[in-house]
Amino acid sequence: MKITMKDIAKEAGVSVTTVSHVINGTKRISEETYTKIMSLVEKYSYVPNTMAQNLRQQNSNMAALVVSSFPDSYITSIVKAVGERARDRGYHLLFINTNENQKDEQEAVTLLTSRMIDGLILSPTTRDANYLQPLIERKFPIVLVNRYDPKLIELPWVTADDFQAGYDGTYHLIGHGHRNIGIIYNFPEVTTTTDRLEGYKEALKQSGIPFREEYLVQGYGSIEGAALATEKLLTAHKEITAIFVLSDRMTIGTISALKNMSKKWPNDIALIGYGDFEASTIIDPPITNVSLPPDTVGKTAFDALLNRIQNPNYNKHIQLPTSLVIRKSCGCN
Amino acid sequence: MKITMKDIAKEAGVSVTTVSHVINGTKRISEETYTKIMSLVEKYSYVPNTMAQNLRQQNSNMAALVVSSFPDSYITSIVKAVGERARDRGYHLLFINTNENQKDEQEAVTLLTSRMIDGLILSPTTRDANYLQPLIERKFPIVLVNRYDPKLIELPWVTADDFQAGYDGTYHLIGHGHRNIGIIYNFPEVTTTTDRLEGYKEALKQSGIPFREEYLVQGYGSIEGAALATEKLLTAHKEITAIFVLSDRMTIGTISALKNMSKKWPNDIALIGYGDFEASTIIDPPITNVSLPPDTVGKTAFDALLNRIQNPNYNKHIQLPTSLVIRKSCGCN
DNA sequence: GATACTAGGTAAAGCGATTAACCAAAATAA
DNA sequence: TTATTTTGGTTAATCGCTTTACCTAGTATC
Repeated sequence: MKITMKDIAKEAGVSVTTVSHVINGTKRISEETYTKIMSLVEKYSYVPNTMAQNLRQQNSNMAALVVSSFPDSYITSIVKAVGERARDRGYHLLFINTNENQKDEQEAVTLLTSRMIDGLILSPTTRDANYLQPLIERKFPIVLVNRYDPKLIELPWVTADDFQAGYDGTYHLIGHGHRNIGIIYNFPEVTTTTDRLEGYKEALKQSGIPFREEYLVQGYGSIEGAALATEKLLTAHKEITAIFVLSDRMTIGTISALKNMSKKWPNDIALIGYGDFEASTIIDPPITNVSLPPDTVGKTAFDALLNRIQNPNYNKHIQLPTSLVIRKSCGCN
Repeated sequence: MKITMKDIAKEAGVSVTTVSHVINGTKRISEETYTKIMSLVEKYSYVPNTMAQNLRQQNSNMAALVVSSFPDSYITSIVKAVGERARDRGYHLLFINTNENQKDEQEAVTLLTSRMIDGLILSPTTRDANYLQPLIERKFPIVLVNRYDPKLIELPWVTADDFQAGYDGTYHLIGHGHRNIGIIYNFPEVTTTTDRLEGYKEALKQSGIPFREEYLVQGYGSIEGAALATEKLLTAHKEITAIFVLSDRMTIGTISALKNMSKKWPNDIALIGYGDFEASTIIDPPITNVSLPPDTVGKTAFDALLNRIQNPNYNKHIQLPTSLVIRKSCGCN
């Protein structure tokens, strides 16, 4: 049925050691035995059992990426980038999506880190990342990406400079004369929200605009959630003239709500999104975004993981600068 | 450093057998030893080595999904759905993206199928799926999804009824009076292209419209590729009045090209896409799509895999019916 | 009081590889 | 000719767990 080294060895009339050496090229082998074994390998299309190899060798050349906000198009692009970089570095990348579900995340991480992989890139739900503590103590290589957790300062992370992102978007809107700027965020406890909000507040403060809690609405990261949030926000606060949507998927929902309410952007409501989703340019008028190439994030994260694998004390906290991609939705042009 | 059962056993003063029994609940154990061992497990946050378990037990409760056209939003949704269904069924789902690269795909499949996982769901590049032959002979559980390969008839698959999809989209356009209908496809050798094209041809034939090879342009599955293809198509063939884009990501490219060329849809060019991508509704005018809930595809595919795992001879070929989601881009309303 | 269970535990084999240590025969060196 | 390498291979330990078979002492049965 399933063919093992032993079978090959028996049929070839040699020891498994020899077979192993042939396959791995770890020893000088006579031409004769070499071809004999290789032809058997071919014949049975034998492939070594990865589990056994990993068990014995205590490493796997596999890394994993665990993410909860999938399929956000920004995350999706990060996934792709991490995968590519992993391949370039000779690693296999396993990806797991946990749907913003803390329990699933924990399960996935536990599974993977129980010696399946050499390292983990994690975009945590951060509702409670305490379960990571034992892994940290054990020095299991982990890098946080996109979202981080300030309590897990021992871990390296790669994120956008979300404070700056929030600041820049807000500042830009203020520059266009907006003083009542609504925010649609996905979840209150993730740094991609909190940091951007801090930036938002700072920009308001510097312009002497009072911060109003009521302008912040949760969109739950979904299109429908954002649509609902947008509607709620705009009906409750007619004075709002601009909306800053903190994640790309939700921007679709917000736009959809605006259309429903027959509000035009940028004239009725100026709009800035985050993350430069692919449809940004073909929406009419096209959407201005605060953006950071997800490609950069992904590649940087994987390299950070490699660093952490090689040096368990590596724990740089990388915050990549974002930029404002100006299109028409914010009122420019 | 890394703590094993042996360590726990030693410190508890019992055999590893006992530890195993405690952890797995496979035998009656005295209250006393039970708590002693559990407290040590807790103390060291011990987690069994998955590799060793899998090796010993000859199964892993893990399945994998290998896909090449990522991050197409349609595939992305399938990925999500498969993951959810896997979780519901007590499996862990590993996802690997191979970027339309045959070699990467083969590598990934080889890795995974060398006893890492219990089953595989594959959306193949189908440039050459011969490498699957040994796996098929070995009866390794594989299910094809989205794309299939007619040569691999022994394998079960779950796809859209792509012939019907091509037919329906085309038929609808013809119904609106279009006779010169351009097609943007991603890759010529995948069934999602070939079958849809067959449907397209059939619809033309039934309406007595001659098929013209020149109306078919390759968009390489990318936004840029589709934009280029669209431009080429429309400048070469001014008589074209409708375009059917065969995959969602490319629709963005086509729209972008239309905007560049200052062509309005549906008046200058009627438009039908495939797959109902999330921004369809907020584009103005909104996009008509031939669609099939990716959720259904994903869940069906995983269930098929489960069937195949339980019964190595299960090889149903499931083609799920698509439907036409009519919005304004095709000229309706 | 002999017999039969039961409770609680252990020893040891095995999953499928890798690898250090060893070895005999042939080849080379001195 | 004797000593030393080299060649091509083998033996056996090991990775960390599961599981079958076996054991002993205490309980129940009659």
